[in-house]
Amino acid sequence: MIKRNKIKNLLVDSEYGKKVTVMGWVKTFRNNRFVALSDGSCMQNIQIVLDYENLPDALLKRITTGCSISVTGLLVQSIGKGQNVEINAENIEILGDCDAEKFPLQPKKHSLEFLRENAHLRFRTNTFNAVFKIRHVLGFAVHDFFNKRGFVYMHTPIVTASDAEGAGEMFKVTTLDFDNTPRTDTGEVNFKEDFFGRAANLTVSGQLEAELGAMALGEVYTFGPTFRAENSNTTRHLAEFWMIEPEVAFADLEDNMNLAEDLLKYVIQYAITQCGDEIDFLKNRLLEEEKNKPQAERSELDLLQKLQFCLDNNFERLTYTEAIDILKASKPNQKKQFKYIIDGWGADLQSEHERFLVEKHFKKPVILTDYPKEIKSFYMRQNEDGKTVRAMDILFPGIGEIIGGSQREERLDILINRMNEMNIPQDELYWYLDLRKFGTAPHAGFGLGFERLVLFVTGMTNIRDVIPFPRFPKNAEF
RNA sequence: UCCUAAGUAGCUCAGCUGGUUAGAGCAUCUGACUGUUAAUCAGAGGGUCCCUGGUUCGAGCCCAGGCUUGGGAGCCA
Repeated sequence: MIKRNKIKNLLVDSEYGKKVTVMGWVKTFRNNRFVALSDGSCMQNIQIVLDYENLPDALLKRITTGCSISVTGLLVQSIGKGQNVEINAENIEILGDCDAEKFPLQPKKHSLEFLRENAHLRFRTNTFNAVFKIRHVLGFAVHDFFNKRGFVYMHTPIVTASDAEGAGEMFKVTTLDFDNTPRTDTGEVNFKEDFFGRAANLTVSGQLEAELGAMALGEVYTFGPTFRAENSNTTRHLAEFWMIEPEVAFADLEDNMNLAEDLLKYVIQYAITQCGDEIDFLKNRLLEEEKNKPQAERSELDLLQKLQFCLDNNFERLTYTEAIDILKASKPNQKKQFKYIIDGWGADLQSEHERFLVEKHFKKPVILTDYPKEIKSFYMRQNEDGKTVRAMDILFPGIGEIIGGSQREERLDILINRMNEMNIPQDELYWYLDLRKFGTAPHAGFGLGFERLVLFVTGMTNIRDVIPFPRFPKNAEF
């Protein structure tokens, strides 16, 4: 194929008069003369100018919104307003026709719901071009951050046999014939005859395996798909999502918080630097959308200001107990405006409480630590008070919990006690306990929901719009 | 899973108290125009009113059940 010029480069090229070739998809075709062409290399289109009087009608008719073309012509300074350069076409080839009557996308604004139903085509829109470019850059920044710090990227298994992590409902993995399932003498499904010789699931977390890596390599992280079979229907849950889970040996909760805050700030800064156009586009999109809202509901900061604010301020760090005191004394609690009134210590915080702390009280990201052990996982390190564990949740405005983590319990006897109390079977996790028998050490880690990060940075509001092909209850299309 | 709102043309939506042949803008098609920026002007075509029952002389509209979607909650990252 002929070498093509990328539109991104041509738009800033001032070598007028040179012959160039571009290939892309037609966004609009105006006036029988002007084609707005996109090749995905940037958000902007390049304008192609056709000498329509000397082109066959049959060819012009085939230039429709969505079709793909190859154009060779001269790069020139534009006569019209709105763009600096354009291409005077000398030769046009239709690479792929696009029936205008059937193509769902029109040169107009579409609802996100409609585009979600057409997820195979939504990449063609400006909004999703921006979202998925930012997603890419954030993913790259995560690797860059950890690599610079000497972390080892560890691939933890996607298929796991341990059902003991308690992180949520799991998807079963099996090759058994549903119409003829092998049974044991007592009538239960006999997984001994299944592919792995035991019941297997898709992973809900790579943490336990990452701990194994950290206790030898020192600092590791995972970045992979994670599956939760919960019937959750919200704007911040997916059945299949990507999670980043660093695990660090010889680290306590303080180190863990520092690492998490550094990571978030690094990748947000990276996105601002690398995706200025994309963030700018999404910022304006949000401003446009907010014009329809009453003044009181509009954001105080635009998208870029919000991200910058996050970089410029330290995250507010406080304990669960301190948060409860603030909430107890808060106006919405006193006036009974909360759906769940805070009247004592020990209850889990509801979304409305987290939102109050982040969006009303502190007005910045918050790290809550030292939760009651009853509402947290078995592997979190117990404090001396016997009541709380060294957990941390990082709460972001509009997102809620973006990171959940803890210092891990490295003391074998205390860990076993806790597992007994919570009915966690020890035999299945013998390998996890072995870590505490053979050279145990303090260590800590956390899980960062990648899509929630992308939500925050793009300013999108539904998590289904920041992953190319969302998986959620009743939907596995594409 | 719970609460709540919605489902009408390709898209976004209107449709009165239940009453003739279900409308608009955009898109599409045809023609005109041709340096446009979501081009403009004129005309045309386009409907399983989400599905299944029910009430009624008559249902897009009322009732019951179901499906799907949006928003909120729970669960969580």
